[in-house]
Amino acid sequence: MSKVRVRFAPSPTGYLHIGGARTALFNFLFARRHQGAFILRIEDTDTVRSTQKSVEEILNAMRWLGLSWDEGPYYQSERFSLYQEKVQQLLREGKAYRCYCTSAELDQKREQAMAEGRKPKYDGTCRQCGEHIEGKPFVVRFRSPDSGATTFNDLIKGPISVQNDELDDIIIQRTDGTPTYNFVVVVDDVEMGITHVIRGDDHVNNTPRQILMYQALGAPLPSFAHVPMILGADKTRLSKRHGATSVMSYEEMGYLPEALVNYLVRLGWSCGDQEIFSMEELIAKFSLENVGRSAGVFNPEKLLWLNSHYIKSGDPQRLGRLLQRHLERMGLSVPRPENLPAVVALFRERDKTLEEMAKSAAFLFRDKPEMEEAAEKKFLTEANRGLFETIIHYLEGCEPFTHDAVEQCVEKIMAETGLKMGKVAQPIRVAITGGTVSPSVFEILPILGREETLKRLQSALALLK
RNA sequence: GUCCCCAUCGUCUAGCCCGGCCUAGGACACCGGCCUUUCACGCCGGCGACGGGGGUUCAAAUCCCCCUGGGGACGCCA
Repeated sequence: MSKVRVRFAPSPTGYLHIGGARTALFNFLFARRHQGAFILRIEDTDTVRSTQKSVEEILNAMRWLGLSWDEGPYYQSERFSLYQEKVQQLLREGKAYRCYCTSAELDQKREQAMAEGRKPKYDGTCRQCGEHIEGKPFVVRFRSPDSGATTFNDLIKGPISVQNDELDDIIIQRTDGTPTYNFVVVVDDVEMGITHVIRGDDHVNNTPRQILMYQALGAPLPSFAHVPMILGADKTRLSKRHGATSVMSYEEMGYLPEALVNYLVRLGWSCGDQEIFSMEELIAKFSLENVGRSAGVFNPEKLLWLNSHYIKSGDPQRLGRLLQRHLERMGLSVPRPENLPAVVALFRERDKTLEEMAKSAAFLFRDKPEMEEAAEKKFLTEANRGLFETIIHYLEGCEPFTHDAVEQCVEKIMAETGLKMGKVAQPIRVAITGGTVSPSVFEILPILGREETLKRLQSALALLK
């Protein structure tokens, strides 16, 4: 059996989005699963809309997700001579022809056909006129058969068949001499020895005409696998209207790449009842047979759940480094990064994203807590003055300043004041964090240190009303 | 409009290919309880689906047909 070769072929007209990422992921997993090659090809034949910046962004997102490629990136814009050669070949063999219709004429015909309820397909005006009109601009069209049917067996959807008379004589070379997508994709897939074309559902309709071109080129057919679309909550194609669609925006929002990968792979693929997969497991278990046939709705809640799972179970050292980035993006400095794993340990059970964690932990990195008005009003009251003085008194003598020692201290305060835990802990929490929500005070006080703790309690004393 | 594809809880899905084990399983979300120094986590329980109609069969979520619904494609974009 020949070696599996698959490719991901994004067009660099924007960032890598969720749908593209899943297609890339499926290709990657399929390649790894079969010890094949994963090839990256940049489809930039549209020289007007393609940008190098988009290429960089896409590569970055791929790296972030851990989708490493074995070959490329190849740029189609650097292969124009190859395509032109192939166009000439088809022209010579009569499998393609020059078309002198202008785009204005075509637009008009298309519109009219639609209005009359006909399929808006090219009417074949230039099909027969074989002569070369000197000086007049032309496009090159692929001559597709007007009878018979083209059938292929999609690895995901099963047999798909289209009548050839449904197929247009599509343009394969523009007036300016540049080739178009449906042609270059075939030339390159042939040239690069692609064995399996795994791509989005939206290409199903292109497949029959591409098959015709494989045949015209005398090339063997690859297998095709069309993965279903990803929809938004309203069941229309996922777009910005449904929220963030850029892969890297999830990084910014504090998501872990393994969470996105895990989410994306389960959107459309399954392995019994299993929900959590490491990349290694995915490589071992992924198969196209278990990819579903119907479109799926992107569910941010489930992604969030997976993210919280990976935050809870991830390596604190690594999470600490990532947390640092988010803290710094908030404008906070981290003087002692070596404490970050301990900070992660404090918050990993309660925060679902690194962004949330950075916000929750921010009080540790500020000079003084940002007071929430409601919390201040409720707990920093004149009536609590005595309590705060007692707290300060005991904490000053708390030695060492550890979880257990602080806990013992608080117990003494409870005994002396006759207050319950909640009545003692909440005022401390507000004074220290500025809010009513945080990890255990026994945990946060030692992290903050005695000096800073007392400083904040003293400041609170000054705020009592 | 034409063509292609799809159809199990609100959502992702298992089961469907090789009909009976399905009074349809899991997960997210939601609701209730427990735990508790706040908020979470966690644990326990609950709600909740085979789109409709015809067949085939002793038996259909599973096979066939129609309808309906949804998505996609119809570019000198990819």
